[in-house]
Amino acid sequence: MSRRILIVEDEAPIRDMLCFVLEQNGYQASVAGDFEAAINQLVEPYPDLVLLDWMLPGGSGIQIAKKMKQHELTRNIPIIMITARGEEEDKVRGLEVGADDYVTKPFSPKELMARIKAVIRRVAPTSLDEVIDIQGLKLDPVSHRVTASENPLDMGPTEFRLLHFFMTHPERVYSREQLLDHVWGTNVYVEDRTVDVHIRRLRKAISVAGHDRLVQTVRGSGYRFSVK
Amino acid sequence: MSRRILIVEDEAPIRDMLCFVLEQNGYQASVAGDFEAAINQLVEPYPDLVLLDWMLPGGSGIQIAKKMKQHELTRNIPIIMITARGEEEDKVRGLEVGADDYVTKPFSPKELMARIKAVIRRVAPTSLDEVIDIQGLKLDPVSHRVTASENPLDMGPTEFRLLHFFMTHPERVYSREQLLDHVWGTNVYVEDRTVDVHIRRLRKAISVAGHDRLVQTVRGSGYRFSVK
DNA sequence: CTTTTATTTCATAAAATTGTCATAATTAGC
DNA sequence: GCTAATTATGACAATTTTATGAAATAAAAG
Repeated sequence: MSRRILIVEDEAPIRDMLCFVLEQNGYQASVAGDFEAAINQLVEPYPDLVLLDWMLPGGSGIQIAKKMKQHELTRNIPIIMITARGEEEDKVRGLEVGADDYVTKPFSPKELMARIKAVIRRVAPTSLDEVIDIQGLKLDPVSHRVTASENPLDMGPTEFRLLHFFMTHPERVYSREQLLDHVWGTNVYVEDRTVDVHIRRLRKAISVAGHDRLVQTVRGSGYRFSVK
Repeated sequence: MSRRILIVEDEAPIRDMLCFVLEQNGYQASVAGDFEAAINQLVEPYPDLVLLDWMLPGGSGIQIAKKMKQHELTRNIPIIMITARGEEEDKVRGLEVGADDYVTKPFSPKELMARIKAVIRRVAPTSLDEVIDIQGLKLDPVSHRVTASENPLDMGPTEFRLLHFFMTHPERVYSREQLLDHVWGTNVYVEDRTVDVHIRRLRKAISVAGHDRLVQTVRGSGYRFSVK
């Protein structure tokens, strides 16, 4: 499973070039030529990063960034701005609005890839198919397997996704609704309390080596995955 | 969670413009076109700031400001007045009545945002989800956890909210009623003395590292969170 | 179509939190 | 030191929230 990158760029040739470069480097690329299209692409499955041309007609580049920051589910998607040479002012504004980095046209594919990798590494220190190991609890996204000190743990698909989400977002409370959004996906009509049941099964599954203490109840707020 | 801003402005186009600009900048905007509507919006959840057109028909702009200053719960909500060019007199009166700043029509979105940010920063120096650390007592809104020198402290939801309120409003006495309003929410029918019990529970929870001395009794007035 | 597996819902048990009260302790004024 | 006012504290019953097991549905695999 590779990372998805959304390219927002009005000039078709540049867009195609970016698309090509990204795919060469093992990313999945989606494209949008204007504000409208960009917003439509900002839904499930959410891109892992947005490459955003600042100079969209009508100045809508910055609007997209702002819109993303407003919504809970897109707020944390990293943004790399593409700016024209010398538009120093834009860079400043961009970083203010919440862009994570920028590249200046013209740029080399090499530079672009380096920046993308850097941002992704910073935002999601856990690579998509790297084993996540938290206190001996190992989750391997590639083999889709969870182990605790070498013995495999058995759990259902939902519990796996839930654990995966938790392990990639530790030390943070999530309400039942947020968990439904992130693990089940938006616009699913599922009872809040269903989360409890899956938490229960997840705990049971990882309890053999005592890891169930990592899944913590935060009364009145939700659940948290934490080593403390 | 973003900050809420109430816009009080009778001219619809300006109102919409303000609304747009604020939302672009990541704020939640509510609107009111007249005195009546403004008062109705001044309830829970309270806005974090009010953007108030001084020139409402019937001079009701100033009335709204006065009314806000009369009521305990709205008294501390910052107000930015919108005045017409050259109405120097208004500015003076506005600041007298308790406005925190003003912008003069016509103004640029940039200027407006700068003033809003400045006022909010002054009034609420603590960002919404930043760890608050007072003398080694740390409260992390994100993970929803309180720690004293690395060890997590255990407390109920109400104690957590109470502590959070205290830590964001230190060095200031609050009566039991005020605490009920701010921590429990208005229109809850709860005995005054109940606050004592929760203060007690909070103190107990944070007493392990001696932090209970931060929660101080002000005899005859209420309680205060203070490092002195 | 049947069997198996996974998911959701529901009912109930268990646990934690909450507000109130009664009583003890403290404080301030005399 | 004495009294009155105010605050602290412990206990408890009611309520709310979470945990859990089991049954009903839905989905996937044979």
